[in-house]
Amino acid sequence: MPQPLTFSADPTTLNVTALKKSCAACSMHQLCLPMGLEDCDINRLDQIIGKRRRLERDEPLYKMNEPFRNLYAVRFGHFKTYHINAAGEAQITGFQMAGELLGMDAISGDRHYCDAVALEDSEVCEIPFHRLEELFGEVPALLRHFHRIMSQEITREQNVMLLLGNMRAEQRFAVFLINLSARYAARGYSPNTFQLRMSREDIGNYLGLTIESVSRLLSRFKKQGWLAVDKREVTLLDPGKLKAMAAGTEQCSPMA
Amino acid sequence: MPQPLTFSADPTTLNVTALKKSCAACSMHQLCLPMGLEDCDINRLDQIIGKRRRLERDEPLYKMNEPFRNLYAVRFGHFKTYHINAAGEAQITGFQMAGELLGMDAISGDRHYCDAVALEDSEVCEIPFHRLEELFGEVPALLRHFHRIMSQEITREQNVMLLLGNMRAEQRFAVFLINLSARYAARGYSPNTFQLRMSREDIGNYLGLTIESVSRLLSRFKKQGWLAVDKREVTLLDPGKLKAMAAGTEQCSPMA
DNA sequence: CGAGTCATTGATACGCTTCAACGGTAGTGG
DNA sequence: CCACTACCGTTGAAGCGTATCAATGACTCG
Repeated sequence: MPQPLTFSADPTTLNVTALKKSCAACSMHQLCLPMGLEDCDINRLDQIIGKRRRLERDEPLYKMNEPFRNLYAVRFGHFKTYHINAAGEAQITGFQMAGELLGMDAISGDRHYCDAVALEDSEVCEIPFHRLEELFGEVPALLRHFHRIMSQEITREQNVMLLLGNMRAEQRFAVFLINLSARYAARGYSPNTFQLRMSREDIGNYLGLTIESVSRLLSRFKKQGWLAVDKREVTLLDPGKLKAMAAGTEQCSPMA
Repeated sequence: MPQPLTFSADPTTLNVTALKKSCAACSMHQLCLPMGLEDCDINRLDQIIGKRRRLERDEPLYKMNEPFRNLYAVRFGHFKTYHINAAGEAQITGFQMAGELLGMDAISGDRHYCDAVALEDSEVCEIPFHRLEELFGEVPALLRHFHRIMSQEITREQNVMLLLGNMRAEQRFAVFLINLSARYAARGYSPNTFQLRMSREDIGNYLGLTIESVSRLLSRFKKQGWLAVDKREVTLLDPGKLKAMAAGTEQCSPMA
């Protein structure tokens, strides 16, 4: 874990402070928790943010039923969150990328409610929740934004319910691609070419499909000329058609 | 709409105050927003709670895209929330009963994100959100509980994702029944006999099934002797089997 | 190079939907 | 009180979409 320690002040607080850096300097601060805060409030947030934590591919960030202490903001990399049911099958509930917050489902039960795993080498900021709660009383703008983030998580999940509840496979997959595209665009990356950080199996699991179905859908969209695939790199060649399919206004011949 | 106005004080504030009563006196206060608050804090909450509002069956509480002003706590009755997609099809995202909070998905966008409709004659408390936010700074216990409620909504939706993503029809329906049963039990009602407040169509929509499938499942469970149905009244005759099926450890012969 | 993982493609099976007909119940008006 | 109607729910038959099973190919890593 090569952490560049530029200076070390008080050795007793080294663990907590050495790896800490400023939210203001973070490239994600426009999307993340400090969004819209005044500089002085960002500084106050900085003071409670815990250490940064690096994770390798497949390394768990937290596991279900672990006591809840921190929220985590993704600095770079990607994560997946999933539940394991009684039968040992997993259901992926989300994929998280830079600037997004993990762990909010743990607040209600004081324990993590799902597993979170890094999909590639990644880094997160630890946000001690009890300190964040203290800060809420002093920085109303932070509290308001936190509520928005939680609410956004609720609407995101409602969209997934929509997807799983009444979309057919091709529409689900189009929604998935368009959603990724929009999120990369919001982060300044190309909306039309990106790497899938997750396996086909993960995609299928998330979308309520099998890996074979995902593979067939990719082939079908390829044949339609809507996208190109090279391993995990996807290029959207006709985003309009994909958006139309995501919206449900376009259909695709079962086997063209 | 017969609103029982027992007394009228200041005509200018009649709308807001006439129907207001105390949270402490509400039978739902152990489940609802004031849960766990000290008496003095409940009083402060009382002071910001808006008027109570009665709704008839099928009357909308709010519609998608309406500006967001209030959260709503169900006092009695039942509601459903649903999205309408581009093709005009609905997807029900939840059924709410007494003590549950509606509208949290509207916080992030300042507009309601779905429609909410009464399933029967019902009553809600209006909770002006901006006043609630003001109170958060003064009553930390209230804020903490609010976060738990939002987090609980997130976990609830994750459970629905699980249900829609990798359960078969019979398991979905068992989960649905057991969930209703538990919620009625928590409210002091019989866990084994209750009225379905929603139509078969609503159930099917929520579970990602057709009305015919729901009807067939009811018949199947009836034949197995696991429950009895009379119109919308359901009696769970073998809750153990249903729980096992909900957990995925029990299967049911396709046509027994 | 071999083992293992991940992805693709084809053939078949099955669960649920769709389509259709019918029955029951509630509401309405004569 | 009984038609009449509309809506909701049930049941059966057929079709479709996706899962399952199976084989093969492509790439990665030791």
